[in-house]
Amino acid sequence: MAVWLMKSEPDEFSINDLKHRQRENWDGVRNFQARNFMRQMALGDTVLFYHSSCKVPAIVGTATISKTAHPDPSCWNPESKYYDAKSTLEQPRWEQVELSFAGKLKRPITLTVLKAMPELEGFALVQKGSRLSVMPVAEPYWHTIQAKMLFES
DNA sequence: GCCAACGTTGGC
DNA sequence: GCCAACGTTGGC
Repeated sequence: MAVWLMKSEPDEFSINDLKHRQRENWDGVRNFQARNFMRQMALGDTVLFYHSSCKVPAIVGTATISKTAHPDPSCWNPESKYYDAKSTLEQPRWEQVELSFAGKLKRPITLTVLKAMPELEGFALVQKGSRLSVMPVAEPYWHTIQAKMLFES
């Protein structure tokens, strides 16, 4: 089972939104590297839910992959802010996965804390200039992060 | 295929 | 709100 990290701006879609809705299609990814990672996701994979572009950037919860990569319909919708004129029905270009809520952390693991952990050196999230919104979490990093996680009951 | 210009991300 | 870093686009 693989582990991934996905970023979301809490103003747009937060861990609480996912908790309330239980399932959500992760649409709007418009970066090829991020898309390619989504294509590698398998059913049941774990996702670390990360809040970005906010006061306290942090890992705030977990989800599981409940549907593997399939075309993201927002790329065909001219009304959508994610519309992509280069996407066609034959070649959608963009894909989404479906996430299912797994848990919310009692205490978010902040980016500041993550950066201070020497075991995470090399992890894309804490690397300077890294802007990837979807990234794999290699086993040793997952192990380290998992040890810090405490879930709400 | 190079690379300058532009747009976006996201921490601070 | 600033700006560094990065990705994408498009002219050549």
